[in-house]
Amino acid sequence: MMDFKEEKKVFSSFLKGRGLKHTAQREEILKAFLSEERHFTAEDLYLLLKEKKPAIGFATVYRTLKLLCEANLASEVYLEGSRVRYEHKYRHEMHEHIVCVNCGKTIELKVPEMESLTKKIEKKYKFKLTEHRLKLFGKCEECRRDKNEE
Amino acid sequence: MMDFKEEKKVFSSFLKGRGLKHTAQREEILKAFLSEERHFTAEDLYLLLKEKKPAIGFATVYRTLKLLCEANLASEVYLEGSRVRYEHKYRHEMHEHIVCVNCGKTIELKVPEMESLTKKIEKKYKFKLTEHRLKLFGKCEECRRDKNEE
DNA sequence: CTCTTATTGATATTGATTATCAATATCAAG
DNA sequence: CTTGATATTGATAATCAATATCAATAAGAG
Ligand SMILES: [Mn+2]
Ligand SMILES: [Mn+2]
Ligand SMILES: [Zn+2]
Ligand SMILES: [Zn+2]
Repeated sequence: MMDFKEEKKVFSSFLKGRGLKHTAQREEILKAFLSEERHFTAEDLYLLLKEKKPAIGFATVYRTLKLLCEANLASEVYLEGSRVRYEHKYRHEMHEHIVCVNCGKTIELKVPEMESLTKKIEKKYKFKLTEHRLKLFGKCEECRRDKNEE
Repeated sequence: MMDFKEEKKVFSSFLKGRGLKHTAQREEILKAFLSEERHFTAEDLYLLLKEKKPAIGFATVYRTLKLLCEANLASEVYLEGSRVRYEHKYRHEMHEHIVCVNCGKTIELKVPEMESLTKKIEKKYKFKLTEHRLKLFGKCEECRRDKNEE
């Protein structure tokens, strides 16, 4: 089990910088967040935390995930379904997602071409771009094999 | 004012093919949909239609927009905010969107490089891709000029 | 330790969309 | 043109995720 020293420090300074308090709940939520590698929802995290001794409120999970995003430790990600998911941001490289429309499997991928592409677009459309989201949909290898479809 | 003969025919055959009925409401909603060029929400369309004589129910607008999507006349688009928007699909080319994070302006853009890029990704990640969505965020020219920021 | 202020968590509320259902309209068949 | 089976409508209730409210509690500066 990792100790997440750096991330804890980032969060602490973030809280201090904003005049916010360091609480047991925030600590627990941060640890649970960092220990979970998937793209999970607030509810997923809430259910994980519920098993611990002092159950943490749902609202607090939502609130804290929002703080983690502001602290640049987490980012929201919109994949399947209608609920927001979260992923690690600190020390994680930019990436895109492919979602299998059949089994829901989501994989992360680097698309090095995106950088030059967004540069080109900036110039052509006179926008100063700050962010982009590329999401790809299709069928993964296994799902195609299983169904003998192509 | 255009007559949208082709689109009406597409919708008619779609309805017939599914054993659905041709109603005055569906006709009105189709016309309103086709006359509106922006990326609008179900509510936008509902408000437009409300001004007409027999006010059409909100639920019917939602239901019919869903049908228009299934008929390939419309497609859903997720831009600003939490509500789904709709755009024309029939006889409209594939395109991406840039959203100005300052003024909300949304522009459509062709990105010809996307095709070869997705082909490459297909091969590398062994997915059979069927769709992609690229959304870009930044500041438009006017907004940067106004604020003397860069 | 004390006091101000932030935080928590139960719960109510919101906002968007979908489901329900009785009344009504459509349309194929006669 | 009727008829009758079936689809549609629209008012409204329900759902779902997320946020706001608020009284009780905890943090932490001084
Ligand atoms: Mn990811
Ligand atoms: Mn568009
Ligand atoms: Zn799959
Ligand atoms: Zn702008």
